[in-house]
Amino acid sequence: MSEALGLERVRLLEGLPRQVLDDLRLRCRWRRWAAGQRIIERATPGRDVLLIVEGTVRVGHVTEDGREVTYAEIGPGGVVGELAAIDGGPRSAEVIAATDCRTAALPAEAFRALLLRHPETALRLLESYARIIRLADRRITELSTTGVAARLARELLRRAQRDRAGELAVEPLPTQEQLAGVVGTTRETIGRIMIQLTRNGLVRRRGRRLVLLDRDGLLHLAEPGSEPITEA
Amino acid sequence: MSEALGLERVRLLEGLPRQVLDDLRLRCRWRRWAAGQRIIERATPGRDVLLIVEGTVRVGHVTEDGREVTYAEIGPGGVVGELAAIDGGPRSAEVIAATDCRTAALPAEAFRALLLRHPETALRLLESYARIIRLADRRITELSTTGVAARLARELLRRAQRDRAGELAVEPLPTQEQLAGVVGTTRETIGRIMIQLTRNGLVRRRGRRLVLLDRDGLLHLAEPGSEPITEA
DNA sequence: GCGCGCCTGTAACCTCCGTCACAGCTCACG
DNA sequence: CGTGAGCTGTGACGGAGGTTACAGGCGCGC
Repeated sequence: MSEALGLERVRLLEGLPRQVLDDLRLRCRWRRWAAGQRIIERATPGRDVLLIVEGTVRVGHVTEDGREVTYAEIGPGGVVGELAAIDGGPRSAEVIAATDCRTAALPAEAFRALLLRHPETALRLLESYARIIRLADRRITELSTTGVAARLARELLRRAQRDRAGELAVEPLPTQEQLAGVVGTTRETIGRIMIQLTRNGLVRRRGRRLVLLDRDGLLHLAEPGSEPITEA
Repeated sequence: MSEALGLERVRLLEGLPRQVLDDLRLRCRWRRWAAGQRIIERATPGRDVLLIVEGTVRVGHVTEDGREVTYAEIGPGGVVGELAAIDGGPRSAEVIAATDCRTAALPAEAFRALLLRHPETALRLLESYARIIRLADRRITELSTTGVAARLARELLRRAQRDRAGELAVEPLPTQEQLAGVVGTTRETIGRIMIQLTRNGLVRRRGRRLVLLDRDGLLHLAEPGSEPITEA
């Protein structure tokens, strides 16, 4: 069974002895999901921890009036749904498959037992939480103190990677709607700003690939108190 | 030494055997702080974990252009500064004494050793992080989808407690500036909304005590998509 | 190769809220 | 019981960005 190999990819479980992994495997329920499927529904009582073996999921929240907010995107090797397992609370966010996914569901009790029996794993989890909390705090600060243009510029810089041609690019470029969810604004506003960035020669779009032409310009935009974008 | 009694108050350490506490005590550096003093400075290399034995601190961030954002207020029995101890990163927030405080500083290594040796304590910490992450996510959602009035109404409802007279009140009422830091806006805007709330009979202020007269009205305001505040 | 859905561009409008600039309070402390 | 520092009230003003409403494009599937 090829599935048996999946758990090795989960970063949280790295370093655990083989036999512990084997034991966990027995307790998991495996499942596949198609892109777009809802994996976890908010305000629901489930407690399972989901280990993401293949694919990427989006963790977020849809408000009553239909606006979507994205908290995080989690790729293969990641874990979602542990909050409920840890504190026994209800699901506080939605988890949606961003691509086709394969997951292993571990019951809360098994997860807690694992943490108690293997403190190094608990510490790993604490480390990842430290990162999450830092990111969340930064995002709160950005939302309360900077404008949309600065937030978008930062998000693009964060996602950009240098490719072998030496270009700094975001690829695949999320849709404007998705960026809006991450940056905390509307699709239209993202669109408007993208156009300004393009006109001013800061970026260039080719299909689902966005090249950042002027890193310094974007960095400048990202600073609080920087000038609003000028007309082309 | 009365200080020796302090650590018992720290919630994270509850349940640890006496001798472990005694050992921790030996490793701590005790200190007092006056209200307003800066206890931890952002972007600084310190790694100590601070156990708050007396007083309350405010965790937040001051942006380059001088705006203040408050992430959390932590009272006696709480812990701050553990992020850096856990992941070795720099201080990501400022910690300021909101009142006179007494703290015990525990070196990062001792803290990590504690977590490894006492997994129940690590799990407690994970539980508190679960709560923090949930709160942060909610705040991100609120900041990106609701207006200031709704955010303030929620904040007031969260802080309110029923007193023996049966009144729902926030006491002591933070200054408008502090509320602005928590809610993500400016002092003036808080002031204006407070006046509207008062005029419309939703709240009444007496010095540093704010009585919430109309809980349902505030709840309604707190909903996204609710009407803006009407003129009196 | 032809549609049909999902994306993206564009425009007009209007409101919330940040900014700046003071005046008036209040209360703690000398 | 005065006095000043830190709070709070208020007003004018402008701009960022949310809203609504389409038109056009692009790519995927049939």
